[in-house]
Amino acid sequence: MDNIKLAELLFPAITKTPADLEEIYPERGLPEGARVTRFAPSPTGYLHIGGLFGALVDVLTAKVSGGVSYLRIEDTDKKREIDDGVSAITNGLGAFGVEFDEGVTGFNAEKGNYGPYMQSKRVEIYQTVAKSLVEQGLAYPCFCTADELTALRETQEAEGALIRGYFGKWAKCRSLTYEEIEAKIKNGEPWVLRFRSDGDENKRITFEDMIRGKIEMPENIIDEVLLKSDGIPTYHFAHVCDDHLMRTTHVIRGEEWISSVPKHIALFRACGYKAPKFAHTPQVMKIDEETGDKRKLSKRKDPEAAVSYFVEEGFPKESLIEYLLTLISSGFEDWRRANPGVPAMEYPFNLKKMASSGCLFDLVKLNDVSKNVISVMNAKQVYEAVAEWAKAYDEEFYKIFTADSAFSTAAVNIDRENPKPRKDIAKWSEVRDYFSYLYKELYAPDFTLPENISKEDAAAIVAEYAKIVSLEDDKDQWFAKIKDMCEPLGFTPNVKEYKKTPELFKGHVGDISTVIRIALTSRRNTPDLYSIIKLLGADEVKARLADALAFYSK
RNA sequence: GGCCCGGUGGUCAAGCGGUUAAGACACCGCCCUUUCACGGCGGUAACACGAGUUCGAUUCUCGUCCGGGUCACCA
Repeated sequence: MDNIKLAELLFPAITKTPADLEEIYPERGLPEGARVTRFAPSPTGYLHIGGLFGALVDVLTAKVSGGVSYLRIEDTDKKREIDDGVSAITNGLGAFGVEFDEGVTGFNAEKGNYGPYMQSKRVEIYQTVAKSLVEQGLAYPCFCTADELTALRETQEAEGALIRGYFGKWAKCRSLTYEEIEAKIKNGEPWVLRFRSDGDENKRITFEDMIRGKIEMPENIIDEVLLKSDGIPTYHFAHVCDDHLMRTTHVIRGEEWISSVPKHIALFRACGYKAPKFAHTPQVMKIDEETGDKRKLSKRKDPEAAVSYFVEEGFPKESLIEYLLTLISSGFEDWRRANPGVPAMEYPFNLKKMASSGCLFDLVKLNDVSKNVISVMNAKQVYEAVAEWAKAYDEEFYKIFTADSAFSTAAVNIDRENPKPRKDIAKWSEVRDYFSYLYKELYAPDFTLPENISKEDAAAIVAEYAKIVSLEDDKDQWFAKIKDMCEPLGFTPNVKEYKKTPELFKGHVGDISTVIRIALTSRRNTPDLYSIIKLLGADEVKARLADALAFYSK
């Protein structure tokens, strides 16, 4: 068989050689130790949590080493691709502030010298390498149809073959003559290009995974498809060409790829490329509500797997990043405690400190992380973030909230900007309910009392308070007046005293405050009442007290 | 089924042959306190199982079990 002639028959349009590619994409000349990483999703849907997780690891790994991270789009499967897939990825990444040094930046946009970064635009590159492989006898065309392949699989299954796939005696197109191939091509039969594996099923191959350590597996013996019948490469072949030509030093990807590493190593060798280092990250899982089993997060079944879910719920972007970092690296929480306020992306990440077992995504923990993130924001930041979120996801609340920005900023500032800020809010969508009593459009009076307080006492408390309330008081005066109300009404201002001898009193100052709080806000629990009264203003305070009094007097 | 990865409290996890087996979230209790939150203190709760190796195994080896992944002209 004349391989040169065959290569020419298969790829008549290809004129470049692998050597040309080496020139076009030279080594990067980065300092020793600098790592080049890539995030390489396919545009098949929204960006999901596992994707963000991986992207973070890529960016951090490059950053810590003074290297380069880039975004490559693996759009080699036109069947699964969706229209705005690329935007979904870049927007999703952008929403959380994850930025790559080079690669695709948006729809039809990219930066960097190793592009194009969309695999669909690199077909000539793959075919150049493929042609060279054919010339060396390392690849051959295969004309087997889908039906034939299915039949082959079924036969292997029926025979209980331990190794299944297109190889050895099963690979009937391996031994086609030039004349046969030429005839089939002239006849218009579609073909794929297969790798001619020289693997030995009895040999084993080992490689060092950056996260898991040494992994040993049987050598690849499968004649894997390199180019599909439309001339577009499979993942495996594109991965090998791109990561070599883009000079990736560390391939970081999900653990579902571990089992194809032998295949990849064989391909790197066949192409004459040095294989990069591999790091296979654990997967993000969840508990399936129906079965109770732990399983990989799925795009289809788990709406919260979509990164957009967190945007819609109004989690600050820092919250998700911080939470993901606690999953990604066990040392992160300690580092965060020691370095409050430092941007998360400056965390000295280390691949070796990554756990290797799959982890469950924990919304409860995310909430806690987010509360901490929000608690250290100042009032202005919170106001702006809430406004921005509401504008997109709750137009009605947006109007209410932004009608008086000074008022809302003050509201949001209650018990904030101090050393022990409240931690009530985990996401912006909670703000509407959290502050509903402050806005007349949202306020729904409900004067229901706790069981230990009678309607009559409540009426007396509200009536008395209405007499003495003054917005001119400072906080101490204000509360002193409330304490003074206690004894005439049969309550005690001294909580300890009450606990010692509860039978002597109707209740304590806390009960008085509770009644006032309910009368004013229809809530049993609120942040600092004094601040709320100041915000409400004298007229509103009086009106609400009157309403409550009327209710209790009935 | 073959091959591969993984298995420390409910969750995320330190741990690298000798520890009272860290810490965080969640939960419970107490303190602080006008409510709630914050904060402080304390508590419940874990090395999947069985063999080895060893003076000694959570740590090393093997087996079992369980969970996950992969066996496409999908990535």
